[in-house]
Amino acid sequence: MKEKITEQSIRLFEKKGFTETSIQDIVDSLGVTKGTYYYYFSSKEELLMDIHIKYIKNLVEAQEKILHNDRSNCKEKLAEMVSMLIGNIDTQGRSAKIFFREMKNLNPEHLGKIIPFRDQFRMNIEQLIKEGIDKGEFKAHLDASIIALGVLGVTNWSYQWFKPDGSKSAKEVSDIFVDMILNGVAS
Amino acid sequence: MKEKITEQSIRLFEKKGFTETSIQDIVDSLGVTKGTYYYYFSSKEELLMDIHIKYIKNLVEAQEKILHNDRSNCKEKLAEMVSMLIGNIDTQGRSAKIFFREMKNLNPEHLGKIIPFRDQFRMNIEQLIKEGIDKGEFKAHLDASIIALGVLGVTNWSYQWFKPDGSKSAKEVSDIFVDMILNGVAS
Amino acid sequence: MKEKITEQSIRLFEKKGFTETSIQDIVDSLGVTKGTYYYYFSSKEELLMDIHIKYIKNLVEAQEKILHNDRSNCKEKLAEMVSMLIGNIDTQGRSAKIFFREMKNLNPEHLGKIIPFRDQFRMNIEQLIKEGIDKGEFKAHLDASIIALGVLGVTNWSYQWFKPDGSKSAKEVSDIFVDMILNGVAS
Amino acid sequence: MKEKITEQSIRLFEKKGFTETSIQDIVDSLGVTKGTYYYYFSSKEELLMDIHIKYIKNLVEAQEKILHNDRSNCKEKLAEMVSMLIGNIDTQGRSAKIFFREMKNLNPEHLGKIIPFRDQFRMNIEQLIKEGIDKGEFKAHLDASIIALGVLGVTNWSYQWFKPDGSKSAKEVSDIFVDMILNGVAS
DNA sequence: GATGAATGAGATTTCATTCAT
DNA sequence: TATGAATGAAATCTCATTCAT
Repeated sequence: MKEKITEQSIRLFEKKGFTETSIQDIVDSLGVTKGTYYYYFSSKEELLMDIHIKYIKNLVEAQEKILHNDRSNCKEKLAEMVSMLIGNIDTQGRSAKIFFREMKNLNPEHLGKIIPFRDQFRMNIEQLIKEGIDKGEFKAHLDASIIALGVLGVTNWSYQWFKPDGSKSAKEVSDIFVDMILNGVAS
Repeated sequence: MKEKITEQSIRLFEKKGFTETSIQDIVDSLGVTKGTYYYYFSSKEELLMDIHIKYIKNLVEAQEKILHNDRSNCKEKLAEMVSMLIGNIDTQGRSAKIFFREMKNLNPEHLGKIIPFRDQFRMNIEQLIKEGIDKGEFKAHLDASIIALGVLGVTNWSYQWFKPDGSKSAKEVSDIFVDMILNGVAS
Repeated sequence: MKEKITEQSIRLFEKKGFTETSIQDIVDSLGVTKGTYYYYFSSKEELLMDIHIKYIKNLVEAQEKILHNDRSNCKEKLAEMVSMLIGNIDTQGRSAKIFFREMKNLNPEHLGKIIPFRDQFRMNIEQLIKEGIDKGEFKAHLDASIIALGVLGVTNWSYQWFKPDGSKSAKEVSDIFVDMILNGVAS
Repeated sequence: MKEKITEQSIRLFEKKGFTETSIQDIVDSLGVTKGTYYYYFSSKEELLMDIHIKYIKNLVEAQEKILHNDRSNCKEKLAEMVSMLIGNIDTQGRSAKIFFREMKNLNPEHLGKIIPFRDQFRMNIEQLIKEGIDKGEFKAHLDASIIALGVLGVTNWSYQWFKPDGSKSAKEVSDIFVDMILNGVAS
């Protein structure tokens, strides 16, 4: 039941937003009562926190799996990361939207548990870029921290528009983005 | 007074979010009463709509000024656009955050008036890229529509982290991004 | 309206208890809506606080009027005080019951504003007894602080049983108590 | 287990109040579940009733033991009664507070089983005073019923302030009160 | 004896909005 | 133009109680 509530909430939060979705909405859509909700969660925010934690932990985990693959060089790792993030939209798109959009609804204490993971994710990209520079795969003059934010912009923004059933597949989109990031658009 | 209400609301909406800011909060912070608010606005959403419209119209306008400058080539225009968007954060950062974050609070009718401008902005970038391809400034094989979304990702995402008083200036950041978009990071 | 809400609440709190009386009960009995209540009070506790403050301030004031009457000696002042407290039940009985019974529902911050007055009231009695001892009106060996608590017991307890329209008047009851306190029951 | 639930409830009811203590609080503090509670008690009020009944029966019993002691005269019996009531706070203070404070939470049916005992207790004091008057131990003109209520005031009120580990022992306090009641404070 | 999931009624509180003045 | 009293709908959360296991 807890699982069911979480899944349904993800669907509703993504569609209507966290603040605009009431506990009543959630339980009505499951055919249970508010009491049931509060049997499993002590507040509305706790549920939001659960969704956040699960999402970001998954993401960091997937990222670190890519980073620790010794057979890939830095370029390939960057490509895999972009690909993973875009591909993720299929399965985790809803959670991702909630993650980016509703984080402000967490109180400082809850936020404090999320932000380190988010920062870790960004720092991992930054680190990869620095490593690529050292190994001569990336240009020497790059500002790794800003570039990392640029890469994150490209991928995170796709959660706003990418539709898994649209005209382009996740693979096609991530190939285009990887090419842009690595080689640029100028001829 | 209408101007003052709008300005103050932008500040509050950005800090606390639209749903979390009450009309009471707004009027209290101005030392007036709710009656005053409803004399100038017919609803809470109308105010949000005003903010959206003003922001996106400004943006499209600034964009078209760049596009119609005959002395720049496509690369330069793209660079100017990125620069304009990042630079905008100084003066319009609050409105921008509200624009991206609170659009979901508009009802379909209101949304219908915003989306065409937003699409126009995106299509203008797409068009610029197509033009650059035709003129040989950009690579021939590019998918203009996806690339446009990539560029938008890089710039729009910066509203999440860019601080005008941080260690990098708007000019420095946009130079880095323009270089990344045009030339890529691979050596 | 604020006055009406307060008066009606005193009636209901006394009859059913603070926790058992809902805001709904209060506004229903006045034919208004909950919104109206929250226009005048920011919480349920604020109303309880209002009742407490008004009651205890009134009481201390009445007490100090008695104490500062130079024409009475200590015995007379003690008698007047007992009489005032019992007599008070006619007009303030409801508030008094609420004061003694519902104080635990105030949070520490609110309590902090009440307790000094309550202590002041007790200390004033204690002081009067000490003065009476010094002046030879009361026995020399008395423990003024315990005696003060005894006097308070006799009077405050009467709020539990005294009925203004019962077989004994307030004057008769207070005369009996004053006689008991001053002269005892032993022959 | 029933015993454990009762004891723990007494502790919680005294600290937080009956209405403010949930069944959940009770069972949590015992490490059991609500089902367990409802196996032993059919409702929340039944538990409160149990506490009331046990307390008042004990009290009347102790009182009647004093009354039936043929070796004491009325003055001594009155003194013993005051002493018993104050001394009781050590062991029964919690139950006493609950008895006086939470009686209003009993429904009429339950109340009907408590009030006769409470009245019996008061009538026993009244009776003792009448007897004392008849035997010439107490003043002839006394109003026995009001005096009984005065004595009850002195003793019952002490539940509000007496601390077994404070600067005065139960014996000292009751000696002072007995002296006040029998001989008065006037010199 | 005991568990724990579920209920349903009700509590406090918030807030956009209206309207007579 | 502006006020401020009032509304009413909805939100989050609590909790005594039930019941199948």
